[in-house]
Amino acid sequence: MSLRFAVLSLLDIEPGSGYDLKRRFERSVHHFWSASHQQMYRELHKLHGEGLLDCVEEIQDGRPDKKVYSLTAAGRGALEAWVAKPAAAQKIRDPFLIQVFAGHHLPPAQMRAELQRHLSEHRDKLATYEAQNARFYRRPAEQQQKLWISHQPLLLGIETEKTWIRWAEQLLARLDAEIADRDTAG
Amino acid sequence: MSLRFAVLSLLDIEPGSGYDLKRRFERSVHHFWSASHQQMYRELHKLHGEGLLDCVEEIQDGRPDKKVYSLTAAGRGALEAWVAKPAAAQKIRDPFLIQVFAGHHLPPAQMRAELQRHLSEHRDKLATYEAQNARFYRRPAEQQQKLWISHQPLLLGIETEKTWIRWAEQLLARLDAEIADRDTAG
DNA sequence: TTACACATGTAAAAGGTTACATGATTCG
DNA sequence: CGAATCATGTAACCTTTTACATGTGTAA
Repeated sequence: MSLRFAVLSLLDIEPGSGYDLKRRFERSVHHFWSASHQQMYRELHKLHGEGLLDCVEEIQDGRPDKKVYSLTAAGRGALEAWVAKPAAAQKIRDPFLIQVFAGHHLPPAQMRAELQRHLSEHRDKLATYEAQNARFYRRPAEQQQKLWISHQPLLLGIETEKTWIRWAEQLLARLDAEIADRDTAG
Repeated sequence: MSLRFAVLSLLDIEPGSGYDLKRRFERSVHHFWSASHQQMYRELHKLHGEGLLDCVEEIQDGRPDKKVYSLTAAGRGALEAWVAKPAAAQKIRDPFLIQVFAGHHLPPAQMRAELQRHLSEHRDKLATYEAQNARFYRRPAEQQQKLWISHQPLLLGIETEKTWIRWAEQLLARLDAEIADRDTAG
């Protein structure tokens, strides 16, 4: 149910094709929603079928033609109605944390390596989000004012990544102590 | 794929029925995984069918009988093999943040009410996690030492909730300023 | 006597992932 | 010459949610 409103929200800001949308998901809303291109295309067809989107075929040269979708009045209505309704809480499902939970089955050195890998991914993520944030603050003041609330999820994304990184760094230190202990004991 | 290993991890600590498992998910791993009872029963049947779980019917009086599942040697092997493999990164999908992202469609006062509702849910969650954390530190020292790594996801859960609450409080303050501005201007 | 906790399931629908399929252009 | 980007799609599969279904014991 939520995917369609993520799509409508993005097309409400600016019309685009399935391909555009997929990239915009990755670039701008990836910290709170993700979807594959197949999901986009399916959702766009459905929304178009229900009269919530208009579709204009745009001929490009040097590139494949694309279908540019934009909200109809009904689409805007549906989005506004949805925004006013209470949203469900996030459901967290993190495979890596299951792994940590069952971590006693793994030698500390191997656990450490896995953690290190995830840590560097999270650092990359944080850097991406901070670049996005910087881009926002380079926009004209009136745009910043107009879009301030849309910008809030990114701020949460940044803080969440920082929290993750702090947690992982502490865990890493503890694993190192564990490994050192083993070496001394063995 | 991950649900089955969450189930195996829990049954590895202590055998139990589908019903038990559902409650243990809610009580002990809810900060990184959730599943309904239907998912449990289906997964238990599958795991049993694949020879990864043993099943013993336990007759109870005053209560319906229950099927108690425990890991077989193959089950333990599968869990160990899985733990050693790299885990996929978490995919975040938070409906409320879509709502915030499209928040300009909503009057600030209404946005504020929604945020307040989510905020109090997150405060409850944090209280639950902190109670769980306190319970952990009341266990005997040897158990704390043995289970320390399984306890780490909870620490992340606590920090993540605190981060969320801080973010929401700042947003709340900003919305209040916005509402005050409107009142003064109107 | 009503509601909640215990206990286990089936079935259908919705949502999401993975693999396959095509074909042009651009960059190294 | 090979890889990446642009652009759209089908099909099969897996996972998750929601609704339905049943029945006992206990506490307010």
